Amino acid sequence: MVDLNRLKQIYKFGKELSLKDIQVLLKAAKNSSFNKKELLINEGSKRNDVFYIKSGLVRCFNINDKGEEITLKLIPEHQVVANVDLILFSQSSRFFYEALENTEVFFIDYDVLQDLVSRHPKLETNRKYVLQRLLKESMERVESFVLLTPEERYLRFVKDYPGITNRVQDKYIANVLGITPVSLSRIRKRIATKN
Amino acid sequence: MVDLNRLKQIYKFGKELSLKDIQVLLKAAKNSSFNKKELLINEGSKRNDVFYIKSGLVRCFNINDKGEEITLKLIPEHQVVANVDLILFSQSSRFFYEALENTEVFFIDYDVLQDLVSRHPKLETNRKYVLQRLLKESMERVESFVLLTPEERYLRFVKDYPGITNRVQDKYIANVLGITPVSLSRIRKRIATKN
DNA sequence: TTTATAAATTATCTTTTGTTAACGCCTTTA
DNA sequence: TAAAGGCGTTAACAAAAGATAATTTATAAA
Repeated sequence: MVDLNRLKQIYKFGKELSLKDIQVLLKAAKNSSFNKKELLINEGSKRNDVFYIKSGLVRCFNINDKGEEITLKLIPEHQVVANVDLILFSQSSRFFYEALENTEVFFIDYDVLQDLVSRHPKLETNRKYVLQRLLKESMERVESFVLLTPEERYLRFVKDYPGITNRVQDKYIANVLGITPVSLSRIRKRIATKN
Repeated sequence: MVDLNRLKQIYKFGKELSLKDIQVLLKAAKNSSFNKKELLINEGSKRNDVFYIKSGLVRCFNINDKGEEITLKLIPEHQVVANVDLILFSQSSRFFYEALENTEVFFIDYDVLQDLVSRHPKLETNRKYVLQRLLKESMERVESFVLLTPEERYLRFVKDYPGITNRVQDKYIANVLGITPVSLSRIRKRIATKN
């Protein structure tokens, strides 16, 4: 039923979890996979599931006034995808969550997860861990906008997400950095000519 | 000892807290005040206290390579100031936290708070509330950098922080928006001439 | 493999921002 | 009260970024 490989896969979720706690989680979680270009969560969705990405890559985007897709976030394997608008703000999703690669996930309904956590206190530690990781990531991104130039921001991004440039289109990365694809292209050239 | 006024003051901390829970918090918390320009937390500090701002205003800043102060965040009354580097990342503070106005606070050691929370489950709800509010604020700031122009970002800022322009120097606001004070001045002029 | 489509680069031009410095205004300090 | 310092605005110039379109390169479809 629950083999060791799956346990190892989920293990990066939180380091303090015992095998028993992981089994409790896994028992309640469902497996699923999304093909490239498939949506995990649609705009306007009230889908309440929390996804753990076993493998693959998801992008979070919305569509602006001009009808352009703007990518806000790239979420690779071993991270969590959730409808934050619903879970944190009690509103339907303002964003699309799309698989950029074939993506394998565990998922579990947030209310079920809440209940699980309340009955298994050890899971609370893990919940805190996930929340804190989200907070850390978000705060560091704010810092990068305030303290760094776009060029420095790009260099930090490729350092923080090694190999991401080979997996994701530049235009998505440009969006995440808050600049245009054309500008990113120029920045890359500037960096290249420095060396 | 604990009068109603103080309870009302702290009440905005979390809406689900009962009077009893608040009293538990207040009993463990200490009162303090900081004069304008005084530091709540110094760079390099391992101070472990969580401050609740009863009244006043705090700015979080650091000093860049060129020796310039860069303001990352402004924190007004009814919000929480804490050494996030220590609490979330177990490192000494990379930032200064300075009172911009005479500032009244409650504060409580984070470890003591942790212990309190573990012994008073209702407080856990509040803890979650504070964390989620930090996360929401941080994520919305990221969004504003990705989706908005500096001008739009400024307009949203003054909307989200009503009256802030009368309390804080423009150069701090410029930093928070990720632009220079000169650029902010031009943006303000541009907005003014539109109307 | 060829064709069609999309993405990245490059070019051109416009707009905005950064940088530095000067000026006037206001507040603080001596 | 006078002097000093800081702040916001403005100006002038340089650098970077946005917008748009053309070109090349890469990818996907037929």
